[in-house]
Amino acid sequence: MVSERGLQVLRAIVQDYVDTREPVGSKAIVERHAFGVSAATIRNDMALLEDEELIVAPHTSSGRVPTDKGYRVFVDHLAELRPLSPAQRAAIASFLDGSGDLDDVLVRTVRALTQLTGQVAIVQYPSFARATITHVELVQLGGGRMLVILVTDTGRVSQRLTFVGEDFDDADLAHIRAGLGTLLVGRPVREGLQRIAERLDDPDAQAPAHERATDEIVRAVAEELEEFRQDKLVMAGSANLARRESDFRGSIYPLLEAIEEQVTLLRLMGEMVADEQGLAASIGRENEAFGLGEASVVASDYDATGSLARVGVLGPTRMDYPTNLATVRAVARYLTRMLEQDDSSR
Amino acid sequence: MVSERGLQVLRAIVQDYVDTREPVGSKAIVERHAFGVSAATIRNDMALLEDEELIVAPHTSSGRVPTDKGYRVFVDHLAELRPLSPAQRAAIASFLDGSGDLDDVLVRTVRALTQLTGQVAIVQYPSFARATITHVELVQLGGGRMLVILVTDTGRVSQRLTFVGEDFDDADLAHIRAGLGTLLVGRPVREGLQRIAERLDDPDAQAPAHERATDEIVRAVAEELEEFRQDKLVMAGSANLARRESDFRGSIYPLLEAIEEQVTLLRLMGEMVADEQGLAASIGRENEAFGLGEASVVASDYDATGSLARVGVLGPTRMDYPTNLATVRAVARYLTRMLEQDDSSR
DNA sequence: ATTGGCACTCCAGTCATGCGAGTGCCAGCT
DNA sequence: AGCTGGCACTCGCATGACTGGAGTGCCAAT
Repeated sequence: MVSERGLQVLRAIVQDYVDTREPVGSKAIVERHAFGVSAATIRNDMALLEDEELIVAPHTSSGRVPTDKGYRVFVDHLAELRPLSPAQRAAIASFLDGSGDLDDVLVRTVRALTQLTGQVAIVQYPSFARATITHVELVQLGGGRMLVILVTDTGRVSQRLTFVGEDFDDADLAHIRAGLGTLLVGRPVREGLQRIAERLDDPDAQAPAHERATDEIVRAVAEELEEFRQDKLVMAGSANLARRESDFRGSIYPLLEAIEEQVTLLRLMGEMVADEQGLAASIGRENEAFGLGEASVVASDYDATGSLARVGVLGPTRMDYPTNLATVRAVARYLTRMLEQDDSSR
Repeated sequence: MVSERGLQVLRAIVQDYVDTREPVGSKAIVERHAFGVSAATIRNDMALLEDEELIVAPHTSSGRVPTDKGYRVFVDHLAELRPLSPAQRAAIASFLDGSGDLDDVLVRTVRALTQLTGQVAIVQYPSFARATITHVELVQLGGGRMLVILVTDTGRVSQRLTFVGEDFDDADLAHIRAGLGTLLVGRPVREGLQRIAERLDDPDAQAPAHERATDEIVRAVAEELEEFRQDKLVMAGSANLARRESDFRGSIYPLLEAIEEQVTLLRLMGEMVADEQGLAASIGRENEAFGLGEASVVASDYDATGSLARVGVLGPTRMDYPTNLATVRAVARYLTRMLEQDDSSR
């Protein structure tokens, strides 16, 4: 069984190893931390920690390095979030204040996070599946081209250009628009998709006069809604992986690929389990299923007007968890406040 | 003076070095290429090539490696574009066929290019500065929110949400819309920006009733046009840099940073000088001013309905220029055809 | 339970050595 | 004049032996 002091030794090892990136020995610990016991005592504790597979010695006779399990215990039981300095808080504010629409806010958020942590920053779009459609707008561009515009209550605006093959007169257009409006406005995206599907399947619903053209419009709306349903990520700071390359045993290729693919990271972010504070960490081998066995993700929930999403950082397993957890939480809170405020002012 | 055969030796060295990534010696050349002379003769030629600084020996007694200048001569005078295989042509077609709007076409283009070349693929958006504005649309979302939509003849649609503080009745809205229409429709983006600026400076032009609100709309239009003026890039395949990392002497950090920044690559792509075929290459140290002294860019012009832009790949100086040049050219031609066809069908 | 001491292990750096690839140069040949 | 074979020479690189140092595990003593 690992004693209380043993856990403190684990903490010291994690801290020093993250700091120095060198395996840490018993002597170094008594020098850097005031344990009040001798190196031999620390060695006994370390032997126990090694039995529990919380630390490991790379070579028979070298200092110890935390295992992934060791990091997990550290994060869950030993890490005290390091509060941000006033300068750091000011930095978040100056990055985010004065931003415009949702896209802009999220881009600024990842920039701030990557700047503060020196890691890759990731933010999930708020899930639009639960968002409500507030506007459907059709704009004719002439030559049979039609612009379909959807707006949700979360402030997302999306437009799609489609070729319907004919130009409508104002009355017909108003009629189609009204039809789509009753079908969709006030409905959540998910329900809207369902209704659209029914509409496409039901032969009676077709207005025979413009059958092909309206079908084309409905299809464009469906595609657009489908895109809403898919979650999206915004990222920044992938170059930081190259700076920290030596922290990854293998190549950073799979990491860059995951960043480019997005879908892997989306699943990973989605599956992480948050604690009661909304914070979550996924460490090293826990990510092996995603091909990211040498990386860690630290994330925090944030609240976009009722729809929960996550913001976090991706970096090497050997990262500064206390700082990153605190920074991610601070940014998430600021982001939540921004989005609330944004919403009430408009 | 370098003889004709000397140049062929240079070509052999470039080819073999790109192939094997090992310095190539005189013996290897006579073995792999049918020069019909002995190794000693090749050695004499190599000594001349070294005098001209076209090749260099990493160590006193090792094979030779092309210098950046050597690559330049190779690309300008010695490289014969390697024609694409039917399978490769089919791959381009299957990537690009069935694509939708401009964004979609460009995304598919970079995917195809990165797939075919294994490098980072880059495509410039067609310059919208010369594009003509065909539609200005205003959509009220209620709560004082207004959606401003601009459409150009190149098929780009852009929308922006702005808070105007009040809701207009239909007549007022139509009036404002008509005013913007006469100001902008049929004008190139550049000219539109100018007219907007004049409009904002001219105190007489303000409709006093809705002064603040219309100003807000005009300002949103101006911001949107400004964004049009800025060129943009679409990229894919940045993970490939990690795969080819050993080809870069230093870190790939500056490269990833340039990819994230975009602005550096935009300038670089813009400043490259194309030959009469629309092909351009910028090699190694020629890119030093951009912080990319160990990378090369190969690009080809393509024609987006009259507005010229570029598509290309970024990779290590030691890249397969004949293949990449040919692939970039093929993709550029296909892209040009797609955009033409697209335009006429709509 | 903690400690000092001690033997042991293993990494990392240094040096000497040998091998092989490749060059430069020269004398001779066509 | 150009090409060739031959030969001495230079390095890079891999190998192996040796050493110093850091760190451990264990044990007897406190």
